[in-house]
Order: sequence, then structure tokens, then C-alpha cells
Amino acid sequence: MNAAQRNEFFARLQESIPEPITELKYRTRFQLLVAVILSAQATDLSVNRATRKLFRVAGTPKAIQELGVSGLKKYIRTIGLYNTKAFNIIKTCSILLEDHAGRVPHERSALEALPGVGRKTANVVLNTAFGEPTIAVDTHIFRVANRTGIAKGRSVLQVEHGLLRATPEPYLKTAHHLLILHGRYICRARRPLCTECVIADICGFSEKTS
DNA sequence: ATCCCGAGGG
DNA sequence: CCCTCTGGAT
Repeated sequence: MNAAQRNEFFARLQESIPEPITELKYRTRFQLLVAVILSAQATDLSVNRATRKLFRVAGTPKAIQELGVSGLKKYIRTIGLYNTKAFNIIKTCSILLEDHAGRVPHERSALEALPGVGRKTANVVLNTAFGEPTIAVDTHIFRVANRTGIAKGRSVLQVEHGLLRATPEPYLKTAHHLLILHGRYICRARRPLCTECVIADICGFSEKTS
């Protein structure tokens, strides 16, 4: 894909997606961090259902820490991987309180030092909470990048670096949400809606499957 | 490479 | 039944 096509790629995605923002519900950076940890291998709908009650009762590091692991589990039992997530979130709350004055750190290294936070979650927080030009490669973006050919790679890190090079500067801050929302609703894992896709003509995938 | 792990869709 | 969902730790 050449430079003109890459520009067209993002220009059309932006036109078709008026609000390229997260669908996770949160009020503070801390709540976003918790929601993103919970979103691993889970739908945002499932996460929002749980956090609606959780954040109403406990929306701060101190309040969630006071719930304890078993107390927190009661709110997130309907989300997959809840044992690990409950343990990690309680531990993350104590680290935030002890080392960061209860605030979410802006540094990648400090974010990735939190249990349950890897490169993908750190990238989401840096982009969504702090407005940094990061691209978090999740299951959707990995699929969209490889299918369309905007950035091919076998590993998520490979795709992340490819996307950062392939994305025109004006789209660096919104690329993450443009790609993920396109992947969720159009370029779906199964039965992608190529006939409704605004970039089908510059994508190598749809003609291969017809 | 494997485990964790509920809910929704087909 | 199957696959998929904004992964991380070992």
C-alpha cells in the first residue's frame, strides 16, 4: 500500500466513524485503567455491565482495595478470567496507593509494572487517558492490519511498529479507535461485511474471498 | 505453548 | 456444539 492509499485508508475510516472513542464507560483515569484490565478476552458490553455497579459502590483505588479480592469478585464474576483479574486489580490498587499517590502513572514503564497491565493495556491508557499517539494492537487491530495489508506481521509488536510507520501523522492519535471500531463492526473475525466496507477497494482481502 | 474463563452469537 | 471477545503471566 503506497502513501496515497494509506492516507485514503484513514481518511475514509474517519469519515465512516464519527466518534472514534472507546466504548468502555468510566469517569476517571483510574476507572479507565480498571475497565481496560477487565476487558482482556471480554466484550466491552460485558465489562460495562459489571463496572456500572462496581464504580457506583467503589470507584477509587482505596475503595476497591477495601473490597478485597473476594469482595471484588462478586462484581466481576460475569466477566471471563475473573479470578486472575480480581487478584491483579487489588494488587494494582495497592501499588497505585503506595507508589503513585493513588494516581495513574503517565510513564509506560510504571504502567507495565502493574499486575494485569501489559503492553496492550498500557498503550490503551496512554492513548485514551493521556492523549499519546500510541496504537494498542488487540485481537481486532491485529486482524484488520493483516487482512487489509496496512501493516502485516506475525506478532503484535511487529504489527504495532508497522502501524506506527504506516499511519499518517494527522491520524496517529485516533488510529487506535478507528481501527478497533472498524474491526468490531465491519471487518469482523467471522463474516466480515466487505460489501459495507468503505476501504474494500484498497484492501487485498475482499476480492480474495469473493 | 498453556492456562485463565463467562457470556453471546451462530 | 463451535468461535470470539480491546491479554497477561508463567
